[in-house]
Amino acid sequence: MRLSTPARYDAVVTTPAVESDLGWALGAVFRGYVRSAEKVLAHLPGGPRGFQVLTSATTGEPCSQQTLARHLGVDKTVMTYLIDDLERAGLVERRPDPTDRRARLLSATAAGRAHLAETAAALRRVEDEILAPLAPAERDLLRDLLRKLATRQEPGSPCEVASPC
Amino acid sequence: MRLSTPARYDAVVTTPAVESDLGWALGAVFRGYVRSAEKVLAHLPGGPRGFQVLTSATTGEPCSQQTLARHLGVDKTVMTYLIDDLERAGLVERRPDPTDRRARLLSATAAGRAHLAETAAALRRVEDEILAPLAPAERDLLRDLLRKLATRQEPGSPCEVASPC
DNA sequence: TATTGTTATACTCTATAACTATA
DNA sequence: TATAGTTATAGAGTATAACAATA
Repeated sequence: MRLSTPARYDAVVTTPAVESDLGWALGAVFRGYVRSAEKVLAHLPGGPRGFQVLTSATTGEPCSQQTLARHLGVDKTVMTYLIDDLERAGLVERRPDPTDRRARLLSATAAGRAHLAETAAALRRVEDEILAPLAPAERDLLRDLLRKLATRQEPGSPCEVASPC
Repeated sequence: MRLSTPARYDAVVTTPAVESDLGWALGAVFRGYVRSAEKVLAHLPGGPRGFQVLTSATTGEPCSQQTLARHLGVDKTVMTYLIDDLERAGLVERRPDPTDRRARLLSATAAGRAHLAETAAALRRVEDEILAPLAPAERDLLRDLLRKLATRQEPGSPCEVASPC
């Protein structure tokens, strides 16, 4: 009679439901975000990550593909394809790095910046939809907490990671 | 002279850095989680999602594969493969649903519950590592906020989604 | 010798379609 | 007719390896 009850006890007491698993919650929210974002980013090559590349190419100093790849968490070969598509669409351009002729600096074109301004506004609305179940103060809090963790996972801004660019 | 300055102005003022993009932060944290979790879950078929299936199979009432698939955000065909592997490892078992002979109810074996108890503890430590940059109160807050959003994305517990099981 | 970027290739993951058995 | 589950197949996405140019 001690064979079944400890197992039941164990199942009830020490094993929490999947809802308390951080991985489940992160995955569910992330999937929901991607699903909603892709509607808005349908016409931007690369979807959410194309958007992130375009944002990085517009903001701050131009930086190398490799540095950007590390910051966005993609392989350098994936970054090549991603930029190929964005460049074909006339949204970004590769320029030789004057200080290192192996590297290429990425920068947004005027068309790219215009496109970004539009999609950024639309995406911000999508983000608000995703965060709708939270109170306004909670939304800002969640953004801050995630950003704090993300910058720890992917330290530094694009150009602080490796070399200044 | 109005050709270049408005663009610069636009770039600086209206386009925020990628760090303020919710998608970037979510992606970075999620990737960091998966990377860390996979070390702990190396010997569990299916990795993080195998863990979630095993957790669901242990917690609460047994539920159908389809219901569980929806709750975990995977395709029903993927769920088949996932359960195949877990069943081969002797961690879960499929039982016919007495009320619907098409469906199969998933439940964990004793070995599965034992395995879950170990990995759950290890995974909880991984979660704490991921959340290390945050203060204790912030960690609980982030968990709550993400869970709140996740349950909105994937409404209900496994057995509340479609039919009671 | 190490690194940036590219290309080709292979691999993994996921979704689609077709099917069986039930409802 | 619609649904649960399975299987086979195709597709997308990703990583690996080899290479040229440069440091």
